[in-house]
Amino acid sequence: MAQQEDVFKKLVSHSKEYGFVFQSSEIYDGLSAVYDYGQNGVELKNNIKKYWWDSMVLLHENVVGIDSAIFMHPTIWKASGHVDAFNDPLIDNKDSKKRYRADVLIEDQLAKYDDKINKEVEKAAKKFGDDFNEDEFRSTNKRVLDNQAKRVALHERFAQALNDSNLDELRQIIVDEEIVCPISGTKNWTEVRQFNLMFSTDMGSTAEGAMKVFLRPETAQGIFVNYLNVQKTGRMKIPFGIAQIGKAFRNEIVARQFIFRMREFEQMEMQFFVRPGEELKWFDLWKQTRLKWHKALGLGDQKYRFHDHDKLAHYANAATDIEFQMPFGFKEVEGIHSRTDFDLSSHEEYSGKKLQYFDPELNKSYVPYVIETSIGVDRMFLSVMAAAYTEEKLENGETRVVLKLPAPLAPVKVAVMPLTKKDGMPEKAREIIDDLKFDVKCQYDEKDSIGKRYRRQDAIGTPFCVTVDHQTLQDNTVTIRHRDTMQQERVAIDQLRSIIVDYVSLRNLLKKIKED
RNA sequence: GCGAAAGUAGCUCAGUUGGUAGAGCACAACCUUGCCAAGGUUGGGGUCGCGGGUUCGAGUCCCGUCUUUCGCUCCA
Repeated sequence: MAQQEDVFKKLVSHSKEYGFVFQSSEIYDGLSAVYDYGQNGVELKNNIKKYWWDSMVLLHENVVGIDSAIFMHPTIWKASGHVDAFNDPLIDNKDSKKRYRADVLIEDQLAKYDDKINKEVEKAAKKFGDDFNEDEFRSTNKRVLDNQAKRVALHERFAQALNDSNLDELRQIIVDEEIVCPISGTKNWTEVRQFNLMFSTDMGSTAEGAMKVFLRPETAQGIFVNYLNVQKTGRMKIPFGIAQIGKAFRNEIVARQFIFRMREFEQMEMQFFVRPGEELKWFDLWKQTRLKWHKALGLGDQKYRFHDHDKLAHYANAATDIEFQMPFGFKEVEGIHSRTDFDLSSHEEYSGKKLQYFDPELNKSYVPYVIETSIGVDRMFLSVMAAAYTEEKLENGETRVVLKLPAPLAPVKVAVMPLTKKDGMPEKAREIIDDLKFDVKCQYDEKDSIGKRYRRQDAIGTPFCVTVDHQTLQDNTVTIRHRDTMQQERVAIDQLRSIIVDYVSLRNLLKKIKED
């Protein structure tokens, strides 16, 4: 474990040192949980996005893309449930330093009353055997009635406090019910505080005319509110999907672990609209499809697992995560949710607009059910980097650091370098780049020894190094060196383009998804 | 947000009981060399995270603040 954390630290500094990820606003001491992508990071990130986008909209005739705005009508977030769900009343126990959701503590207390009642009933059932009349017992036993009355009173008080968003009252309930911290066993509580996870800003340039708008906490709602536009203008037939890549914002209480949890992050989401009743079939299908997408990268099949949710979000009737083995354990990279018709129905209600689909085969209208696949670009980036980062012991006893990135994702595809800086070798190398640069990202390097230059390319994961030497000037051949094996072969310059382009093409990954 | 630890050059770090900042690597130029992090010469780069206090004098002591790491909650 200590060793794994060590790897994580190295990964973070490697990311900075080689221009993948910088902390935001670093020269002003940084901004917490916000990061910038550097010259190599942005290439890798773009390649990941392209891989996802193509796998969705190229491989599926019935999936199309959109790009919706970050600003949306504020009522959308009421309809989606984010205004309620993203406002957690939190309370800390001063002794154990543990933080709890105040509403969850009270719900647990309600459950305790139920337990007490059930225990009484069980006890009595054992005692009286066949003569036991449960209904009668429940309506006459003093202890049961007592607890029942307390439970009902608490429930009412709790509901009222939630309805009024009365934080003081929530705390008072916890005090009155003598709820203790499960860890410390004490009643030493702080105030209840509200944490709003949505960022807001004002739209409209005058103070009095301004409307409070939120920066979207997920991209999904932009798809839901446009689903009918796309369906009608694209003549889409159910089942069909809408894909989107975009930024989302969450004011996390605790945002940490490098780019794993950021306040500004990017999502790749696809909402797939299906007939009611068929959602679980599609849920399973997308689960498998998405896992294939991950595995096609070849980062190691054993590094993935599903984590099915027991506790479902307010909108879901089935949910699973694809988890990836990060240096700090298995962590969620992608979520696949069966969102039912929650979102569309809710938008019907709040907007007053019909969001139904007329199904010609069934000859009826309905609100479609939705399967969502939602993946964090930054988390994906981190998993690729974590899996690719390798420290290798070489035969001569030295260590080389190499990023074994899947070639189609690598920021730079080929480095072209003259063996020496003279005899026309630099010019020849430039010529080669001038031909390749229309197809792939190239880098030229003539500084330092050739070995050092190879290592520099290893460190950013460049799959190929092409070296121009004396023989090149004679017969127009070059050596091409492979990153992972360090093997070199001599090839004709006019073959370079097809060798490299074939190897680094996204097509290789996309083909794998469609195999078997 | 709360608690704990940390912050000195791009990176890794040294800096004595307080006396005005160093090394290695990296970077730039030149010379030598030429297939897996070679050698030499020269050079650039730090108001020691930031702000305040104590002191004749603070990288060093005290307070505040920002950032990072770890734990608690939530999640892509």
